[in-house]
Formats: sequence, structure tokens, C-alpha cells
Amino acid sequence: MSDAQRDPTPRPRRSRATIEDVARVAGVSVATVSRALRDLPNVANSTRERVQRVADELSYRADPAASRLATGRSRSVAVAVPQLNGWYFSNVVAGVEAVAAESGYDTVVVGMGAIGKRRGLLEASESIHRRVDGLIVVDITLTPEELDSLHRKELPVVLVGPETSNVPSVGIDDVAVGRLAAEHLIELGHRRIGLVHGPLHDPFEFRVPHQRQQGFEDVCRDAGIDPDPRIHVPGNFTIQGGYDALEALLGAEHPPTAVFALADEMAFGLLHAARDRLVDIPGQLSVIGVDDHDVAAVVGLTTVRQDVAEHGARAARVLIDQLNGEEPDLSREHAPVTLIQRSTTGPPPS
Amino acid sequence: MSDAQRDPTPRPRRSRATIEDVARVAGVSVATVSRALRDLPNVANSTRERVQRVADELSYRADPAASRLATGRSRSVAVAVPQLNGWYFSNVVAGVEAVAAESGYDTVVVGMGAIGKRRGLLEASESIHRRVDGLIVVDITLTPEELDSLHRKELPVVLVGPETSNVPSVGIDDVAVGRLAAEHLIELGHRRIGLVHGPLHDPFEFRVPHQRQQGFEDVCRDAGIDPDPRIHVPGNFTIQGGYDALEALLGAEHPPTAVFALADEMAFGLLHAARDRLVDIPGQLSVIGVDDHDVAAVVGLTTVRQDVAEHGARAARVLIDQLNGEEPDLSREHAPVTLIQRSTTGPPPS
DNA sequence: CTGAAAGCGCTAACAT
DNA sequence: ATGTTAGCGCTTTCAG
Repeated sequence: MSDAQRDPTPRPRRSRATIEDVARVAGVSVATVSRALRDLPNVANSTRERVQRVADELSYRADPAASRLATGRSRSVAVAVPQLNGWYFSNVVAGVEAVAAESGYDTVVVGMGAIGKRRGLLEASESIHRRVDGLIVVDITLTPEELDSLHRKELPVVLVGPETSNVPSVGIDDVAVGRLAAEHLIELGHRRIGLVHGPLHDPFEFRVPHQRQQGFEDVCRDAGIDPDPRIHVPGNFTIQGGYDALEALLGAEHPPTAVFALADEMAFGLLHAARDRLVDIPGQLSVIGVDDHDVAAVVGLTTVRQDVAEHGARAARVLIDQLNGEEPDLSREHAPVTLIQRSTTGPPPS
Repeated sequence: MSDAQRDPTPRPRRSRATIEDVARVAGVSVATVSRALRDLPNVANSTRERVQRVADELSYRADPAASRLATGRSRSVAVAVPQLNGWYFSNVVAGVEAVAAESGYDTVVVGMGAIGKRRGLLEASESIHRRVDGLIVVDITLTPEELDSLHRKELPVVLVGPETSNVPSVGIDDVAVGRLAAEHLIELGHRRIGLVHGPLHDPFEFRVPHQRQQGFEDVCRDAGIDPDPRIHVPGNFTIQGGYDALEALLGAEHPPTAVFALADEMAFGLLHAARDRLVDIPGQLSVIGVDDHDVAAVVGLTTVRQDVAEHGARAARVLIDQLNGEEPDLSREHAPVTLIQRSTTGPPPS
């Protein structure tokens, strides 16, 4: 950190062709080169072709920094995630990068973990300012101040995950996710269902867990089941969290016969713990997750599927459309979710 | 793609404070502001403080593009990976981003998948040129031409994974990985061991699989076991590849009693297939992988562990040191690998 | 359809 | 210790 500035490398010497080189060789002015290469109107076809040929020969590319300085646009987007590893986030990032690259945009990733728990976003948006043309924020609920700050910076934002007023967002209907899970379990005959949710204290104020929980509880109540907070335990959205959750669940006064983990990774932890404690799944306990993680099929996990990479891709499209001058579409269409029934759910023990 | 340029947003109007604003308010010249803010020498302490205060008040940040244009350095690095999802790659990226951010560098990710199978790197390095100060290449063996091209561009590169002469690289001793796996299996009494390796045709000419295989075969030979290519099957480094591999393995004339998957994800596939076919693991077949993937513990997979995020972190450190003017260290220290014995390996069926 | 020239915001000599 | 000024390479009026 402190020595990042020390002993700076001497300024790298120029090597590559500049727009002037191209202009000289092609026998035109730099303005014409600029126009020709960017497919702007008012360039004779013959001229355009010649310029392009010369540019190729010299393998000329406009220096992005110069271009950025002159136009104010950097042709790159940032994607901010709580953490960069983790199945969910890396898939979102992959989706973003794929469509960004297709549209000629660079993708810069910023992990909030490294920057420091929460204020990361403000800080990051601070430092990200002028570096990128737009920002994709994943699974972080923006505070009004943050939204304001971003607005003031005229930095277009799109959210992945939580729906927020006044900002375009993409995602699924998380209430429906909870409903799907509850319906499945209740249909199997379960009446006592545990829940493994997110972290106890969430610096990102992530709203998705609550929605899933709500959908879940709605269906339970409709079926005459009263949600019991004693079998609702935190899982931190990690495998380890899920592992630890099992003990809490099984140690409850009236242990559940089924459990809904708000994410597959936590369900994995449950499965692992169950094996260690010789708990039969689904014989003694049914487990359902959310995501359809790559290895969900491997462990036979029943889950509510969502196409995560597609979330990222859609977010990038929305953002880039906006960068191209389209009005931001504040309506939110939910991507589909489907129940994938595998072998970790079954009827309750009789 | 084609319409990425159409209907360009009107140039965003300036809003933020420039260095001149700061200079004016602080009552000094822009040069002094520049010096003060970058902790350069030859600034009176009182001046420096005043300038910093003013800069804070105006929440001034040097425009990165302008700075880049003037200095030739962008304070950002690129990391090129074959794909952005996948446990291994996302962990490497996470490691890179963490240390890059700490040193004030942006991390731009480029997935080769999107860009098109192989020539991606050349093309990417083409477009990446001048955008970033350095490049981290993950699990792609660079051709001499590519290395040349990068050199000509004076773009510092560090590799994660394959060791390559003349380029700094970080990684593990993959031959040792293969040895560790073979030793474990042989110790358990196995004499007929299958191998699940990478893709049949690898556009990235990834050398790591071969090294793991070599270490593996070396140990086998030393134990008097002749490697049998008929039980060496491709697995494509994917779960599905591993799944399919089991059938090939079991269909062989003399099926193996154990199998070494060159990566955990492929081992997962094997496990999944085994469950579907009611093959008892490790009763009928032992399975060992490489990585210690997050869910390896969940499924009880025996594996050879490596700390992947740390690879990325080290690569970033090496790169940034180099950007700070240190001589690139071409020597390669191998990160440690350790055998993690769990429950997918055991003695062969009697 | 093309060219000249004025910036974009910052850094780095070179003066003072 | 501080100020002046000439770029960095490109885009974009404004003339022609």
C-alpha cells in the first residue's frame, strides 16, 4: 500500500502508432482518420477504406485514455459484488463480462470484501467515478444516500438482486421462490419446517433473504402452519453456516422434519453435517435449497433453480442500453424460477 | 455489437472539480496541487496540508483518464481466464482483485470464452493494450508469438499455472500433485488406477494436466505398475466430463479400482455418476481429486489441496512489484500442496 | 467531404 | 518551494 508509489517506473516510452501516424500515411487529417475509423458520416467511401487499411497496417488502435479524456466515456463498466469467489457471484460476473465484451466494454470487478465491509460501495463508487461509464451492483441494497451520490455523479447503475425503486434492476421473484419451496415441502406432508437464512447482521442489508422467507411463511400460514422462529437459524450464506445450522435445528425442542435453506451452499452444509451425524436425508430430514448450484445435481439436492449467469447478462444489457442513450427501464421483469426435485426431499418420517 | 455505437449519449457534462479548481481555491498552481496530492517531494508541509484540505472539501479526485494520458500508466491490471465462472478461476480472480485493490489498482477481467476460443488472448492483448499496466494470465500456455507480442508492447505479464521460461509465474508443483495422488492410492493397495484428464483438444494448450499425469505415472512405474492408456479418459475439467468419464472407465476391459481426477469438479462428476449407477465409493472404486474445492468436504472427497486464491494474490503481488520498478523475479517458488484424505478413497475390493 | 485548431485534465520539465 | 508551460492522443466544433 504505502510503497505502491515508491520507485515509480520511468515513464514507458511510446511505441505504438498514433492517430497522427495514420493520418500522415493515409494523407489525410487526423480528424478524418477519427471519423473514418468510428464510422461517422461525412467521409468518402474511398477515403474511409484507405484510412482503414492504413490503420490496419500500422495496427493502430485509438488510445483509450486519450479517447476517454476527449469524450468523457471510458467504454467500461464496473461490477460490484460482496465477494468475488462464491458460485453465485462469479456466475453473475461471468454473465456481465460476456455481454460487456460483446459490446466492446471492459469489465472491472470490485469486491466489497477487500475494501472493507460496507462503506465499500460509497468509497468504491468514489474511486470508480470517471473510471467507468456505469455500475452494476450485485446483492447490495443501496441506501438512499448512496443512490443520491451515484445520481449526482451521473453514474448509471443497475442492480442485480434486490428490487429498488428508481433504479433498474434484474432478478427473480424471491417471494415466489419461498412459496415454491414451501409448497413442495408441504405437499410432501411436512408440517414442521425449519429455515436457514442469511447472516444475523448483514452489512449489505440484503433484502432477498427476507423475501424468500416471506413467500415461504405465507404459504405455511395458508396451510395452517405457524412459522416457528425457534427453527429459523442463521446460515450466513456459506457452506460452513449451513453445517452449523443443522446442529441448531436438531437441537431445537421440536426439531423440523424438513428445512428450507435460502441458498444451495447452505444446503450443502446441512447435507455435510447430516452425513457426519448420521442423519438420514431425506428419511429423517428433507432439505431444499435455492440456486441449482453446479454441484446440486451431484449431491442430489432438491432446489429452486434460477439462471444466475443470465442475471448478470441481462443487467449488463440494461446498463449498456442505457449508456447508448436509451431511457432506463425501471420496470422489472422477473426471470423464471423452477422447482428441481431431486433426492433430498421426501415425505416426513412417520 | 453493431449498434453499440449508434445513438451515442450526448457527452456528459462536466460536474466534478478539476485540479484547477483546487489550485484556485488553495491559492497555488496546479503543479503544486499535483505534487502535494501525490506526496511528491518539494512541497512545504503547510502547503501540502492546505491543498489536501481543499481537495477534500471539493471531493476532488484526479481524473484517471487524464492522469493516464499524461503518465502513460493506468493503475489497473487485467486478468485473463478461460472462463469466469468455475471455482478455480473465480478464486484466482478474487485473489488478484484483493491485492490489486489494496495497492490502488483496478482489476479488469477478460474471459477468453466470450472472445472466441483461442486467439482470444492475442486479440484481447491487442485491445487490452494501453488499457492496463499489466496482465495476469491464468492457465493458458502462451505461444512464443504471444509472448513476443506482449513483450513488444512492453506489457508486463505474470502467469498463474503453467511455468514458462522468461515469464514470471506462480503456481504449484503439478508433478508433485500427481505423485501425491498416486502414492496415496498405491499405498492403499491399488494397482489398477484410472485417470480423468482435461479436454481432448485444448485450445489453451494447458500444460498442467500433463504434469500431473506425469507425476502420477512416474510413481506408478516406480511401483511396478504400467500406466494403461485405456483407462485414461478425458474429463474436460467439468463436472459433466467427470460424469461421462465414469462410464468410459467402467466399460473398459479391465476397469480400475481407483481413479485420479485431475480436478475436483471432475471428481464430483464421477461421484454423481457412481451414485446413479449404484457404484459404491470407495468400496468398488476409490476417487481422488485435486483442488480441495469448497464442496469437496461436503461430499467427502479425498483430494490434493492447493490454495487457489493465494495463487491469484501472489501473482498480483509479483505483477505490481514489477510495475513499481522491481526486476521481475523469474524464479518460481511453488506453493505447497497437501493430501487431504477423506472418504472417497479406501482399499481396493478384495 | 475535409482540415485547422481548441480543448479534455493532468503531469513533468524547466524556470524562478 | 512554487509557478509556467508544453505536451499526452484523441474528439469535436467551426470553417471551408
